[in-house]
Amino acid sequence: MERISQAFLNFVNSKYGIDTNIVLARTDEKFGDFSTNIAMQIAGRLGHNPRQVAEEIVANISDDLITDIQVAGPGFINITLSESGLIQFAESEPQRIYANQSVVIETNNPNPFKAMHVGHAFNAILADNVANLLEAGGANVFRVSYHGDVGLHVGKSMYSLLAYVDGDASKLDQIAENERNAFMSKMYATGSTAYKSDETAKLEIDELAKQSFTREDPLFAKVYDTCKDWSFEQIDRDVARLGNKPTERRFLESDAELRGVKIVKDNTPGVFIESDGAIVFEGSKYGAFDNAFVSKRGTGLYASRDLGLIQLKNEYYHPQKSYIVTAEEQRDYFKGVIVAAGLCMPDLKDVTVNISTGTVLLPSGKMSSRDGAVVDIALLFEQVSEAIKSRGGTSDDISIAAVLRYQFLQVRIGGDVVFDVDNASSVQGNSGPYLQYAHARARSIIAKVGSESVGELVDLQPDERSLLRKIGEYNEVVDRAVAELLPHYVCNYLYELSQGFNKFYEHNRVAGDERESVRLKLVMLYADTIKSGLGLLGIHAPDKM
RNA sequence: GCACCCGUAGCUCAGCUGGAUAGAGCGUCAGUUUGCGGUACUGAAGGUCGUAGGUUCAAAUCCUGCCGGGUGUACCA
Repeated sequence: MERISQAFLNFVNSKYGIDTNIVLARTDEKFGDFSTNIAMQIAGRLGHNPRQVAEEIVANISDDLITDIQVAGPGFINITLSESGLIQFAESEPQRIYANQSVVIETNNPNPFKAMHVGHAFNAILADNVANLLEAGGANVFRVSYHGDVGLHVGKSMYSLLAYVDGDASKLDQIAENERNAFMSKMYATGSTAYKSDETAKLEIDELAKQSFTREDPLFAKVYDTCKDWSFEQIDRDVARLGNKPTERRFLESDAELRGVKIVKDNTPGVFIESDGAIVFEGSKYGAFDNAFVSKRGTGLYASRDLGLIQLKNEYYHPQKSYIVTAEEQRDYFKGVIVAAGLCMPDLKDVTVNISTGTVLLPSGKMSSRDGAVVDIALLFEQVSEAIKSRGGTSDDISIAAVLRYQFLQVRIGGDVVFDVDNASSVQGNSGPYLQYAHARARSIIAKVGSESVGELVDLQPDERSLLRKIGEYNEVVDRAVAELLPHYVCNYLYELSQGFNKFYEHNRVAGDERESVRLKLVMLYADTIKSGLGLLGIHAPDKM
C-alpha cells in the first residue's frame, strides 16, 4: 500500500509540483477497497476541476495489486485491490511503534482496608488494556500497582478494627477467609460514619491516621499488617478475575512518602513556595491549580507521595514513558504533579503521562444501593454471574470477565460508561459474549471439517471476498488503537468483523460444500483474527462455550 | 468566578488527523429455519448531529458566541 500511495504522491509532485501527504483511506465496500480525495485537495490550489484532475491521476496510476481504479462523486478516486492484494493485508503484521521503549503503567490501584468497587474494576481494566496496546506496539511493559496504605482512610478502618479486637489481635483469626472482604468493608463503613457523626471518634481517628505512618504500637501493627495482607490477597484475586495480567511490583504510598517529602524540601524555595506554613506548588501558573505538597505539620501529602513514586519508578525501570490511569476528577491534580516533577527532576520531564477516564454509571436501581454508595466488586461479579445464568449461559470467570471488559472497553477512554448488567451480559448485540460465540461457531466448523483440508484463497466469490477484505483491516485497526492507546477501536472492529462472519455463515455453507477448502481457509483466518483481537482486549476466546 | 470535559435516533454509544446518502446495539414493527451451534440473519420505522454564526469546493468533525449537563479549584486520597 505504501507503494501505491507513493505512486500517487510522485505523480502529483511531478505533474503539478505539489507536495502533499495524502493517504489512502478505507472506504465503503460499494466504492472499492480504498479511496483518496487527493484530487479534490489539490484541485482548489490549482484552480482546476476536481474530476478532471482525478481523471488525469487515474490515467497515470497502475499497479499489480490494483484491479480497478476510477473516479467517482465530486472527485474521489476509488481503488479495488486484487485477491492477492487483499491476502497481503490479511497476512501483514501490526507496526511496532513502541519498539525499544520501556514503559511503566499502573494497572490497578485500589486502597487496602477498603473494598474494591466498580470504579476500581473499570480503571484496572482500562489500564490493563492500555498496557496490552503498548505491548502490541512493541514496548517492554512493566505493570505495577500503587496503593494508599497510609492516611485517613486507614485511620477510619483501624478505629473500628481496634474496637473489634478489643486488645486481642487473635480475634481476627476467627473471621473466615471468605468473609474477610465483607468484614473489612463493614469496618471501614463504621469508622467512616463515626468520623462524620462523633467528635471524639474524629479526634481518635485522626490520631490513628497518623499512626498508620509509624505503626509503633504492637497491637496496631499486628492488626494493621494482618488486614493489609488480607486486602492485598483480595485485591489480587479480584484483579485476576477481571482478566488483568499480573503486576510485577506493588508500590505503596508509605514507600513513596519520605523521598517525596525530600524532593519537595530540596526544591523549596525554587519549584515550591512556602505559604501559610505549608509547602505549595503554584500549579495555577501551569494550567493546574495551586496545591499543597507538604502540610504545615511537615507531613507529606498525596502529591508529594506521587512525586516520590515517580522517582521510585524511575529507579526501578528507567522508563521512557510512565502511564497513570485515573478518573477525570484527578486530571488537573496530575497536571500539577507532572509539571512539578519535571521541574524537580528535569531528566524525567515528559515521562509521566496521565490518562483520565470517565465514570461508571448505573442505570437501574438494581445495582446502586439506596444511599448512593458505590457498588462493591463482589456484588458486581455476582450480578453479572446471575445475568449470565438467567439467559442460560455458563457463568465462569472467563465469561464474567468478557462481559465486564467488553462493556468497559467499548466506549472511547474518557467517556462515561453506563453499565447495564443485563444488556452487557446478553449474548445478543454488541457484547463480549456475542464475540465469543462468533468465535466458537467458527472453531466448530474448523473442527468438523478438519484443518488438514484447508485450501488456498483463489477465485473468490463476492461473499468470500467481502469477509477477506474485512479480515485484512485488522492490522490497520490495531495500529490505530496502539498509536492512540484507545482500545475501543478494536471493540468496534471485532464486532463488525463477527457480524460479517455471521452474515457469511448464513448464506455460505463450508462443510461439504464444493468450495469447502477455500472457505475453510477463510474461516480459519477469521477465527485467528478474532481470537487475536479478543486477546488484545484481555478476553479469552474459548473454542466451545 | 475561572479552568477542563461533555451535548449525535426513544435508550446506550461509534463516527471528530473535514469528504460521497450521519452508522451500530438495545427497544418497536415485519420477516427468514428439513442445512456447519437460530446465542444467528434480512428488512422497516426512527436524526434540522444542543443552538447561532464563521472558515471551506465540502463541517457532526475546525474556529467563535450562547444554552444545557458534569468535574476540578492547596494542607483528604
